Amino acid sequence: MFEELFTHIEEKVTLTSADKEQIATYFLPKRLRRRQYALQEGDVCKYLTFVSRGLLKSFKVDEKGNERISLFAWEGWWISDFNSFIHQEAAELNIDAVEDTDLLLISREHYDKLLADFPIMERYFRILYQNSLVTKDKRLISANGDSAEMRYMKLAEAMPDMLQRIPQNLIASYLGLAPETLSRIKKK
Amino acid sequence: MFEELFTHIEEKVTLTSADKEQIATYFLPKRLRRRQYALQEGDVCKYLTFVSRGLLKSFKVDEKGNERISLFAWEGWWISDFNSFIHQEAAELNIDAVEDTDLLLISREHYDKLLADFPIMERYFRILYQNSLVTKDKRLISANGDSAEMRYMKLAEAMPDMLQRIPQNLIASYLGLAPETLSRIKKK
DNA sequence: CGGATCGTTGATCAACTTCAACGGTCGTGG
DNA sequence: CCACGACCGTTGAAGTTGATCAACGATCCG
Repeated sequence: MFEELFTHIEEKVTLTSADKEQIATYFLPKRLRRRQYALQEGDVCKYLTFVSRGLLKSFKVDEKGNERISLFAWEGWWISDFNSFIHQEAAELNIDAVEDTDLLLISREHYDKLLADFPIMERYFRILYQNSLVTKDKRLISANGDSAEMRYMKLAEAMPDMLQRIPQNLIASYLGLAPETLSRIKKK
Repeated sequence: MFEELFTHIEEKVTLTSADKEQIATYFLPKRLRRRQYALQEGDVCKYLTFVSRGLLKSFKVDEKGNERISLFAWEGWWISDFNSFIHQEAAELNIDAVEDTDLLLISREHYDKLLADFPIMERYFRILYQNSLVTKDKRLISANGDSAEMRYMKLAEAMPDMLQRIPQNLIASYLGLAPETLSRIKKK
């Protein structure tokens, strides 16, 4: 369960095995079945979540009742309603399991403690967020002006594995498209 | 020149005056005239940039020759082509001055050194990026599915000062809209 | 004064959504 | 074990939103 986590952390910083033993104690393992919620709109997002197995999606429900997916997270990804987690306000996002999933949860309190106790983790998260900003920037530019077809092609280029694993209607939502539009694009 | 920087940093972490004196030496002041480039597409982004006075925009030029603006940065904001800065690859973005501007530049080398020498700055940037992710997430969700009018209204809500300061055609580009469309929206 | 820049307005057009219907596949309960 | 319903992708037709093209007025600045 923790193997995935430390593998991922050690891609960015190095930890002693004493560190790892300690750090593991800050996390709470949890298992979700397909379709089960990790977070519901309106609740406070209590945990920052690391996915060690499986697949989650975060989404917002719009006025018309459509899910609008903002992120998928599978093995090695972190997910949460960041705004809610940081400020401990009501969440705007929902997060649920697309597949049966194993998670490692860290509470806001433990997160703060982790960062205070292990400067190396401060560094880890700084690097994680830094990288995250790069990819979000690209998505944002693409969303703001690329055609539907272009958006799909860029995604296929950047994350080919995602298309393998995730149902097409969810991909459409992630790209901000109607499922029918994506279907027509793929015909070419 | 540095006052703005330290004010901004001390909103998130506390520094001793000895720290400040030291930290200032990692930065290079620079002044830009209106329309002058801070970064051109194809060059490597050598500096992470803090704006102490004035206004910059970052943008990409698309196939049709239109500027597509991804970010504005004024007093108290950081800006760069992050991807280029971190990986020292050719930049995809352009950054130029919308107004006469005073900058503080930090090179990749000094940035690494700063983070290594001052753990508190590791923390500062972690928090900065963390906050940045929250706002980018919101923009991304809005870009992926909100109507033009909704996008404008959310912006007016979130950053009213931006509308005061920045010409309307640049706002349109930032929102991913044609200038004509934004003009029509505002008529209501 | 003359040119550049910016916002506005009208008319047309293209891209994408919406609505509706259909076929295939999978899982579950009778 | 089969049948039914749920879910998913596909296709067609019609409708909407926003982009594009073109022209014009206002303002600012050299």
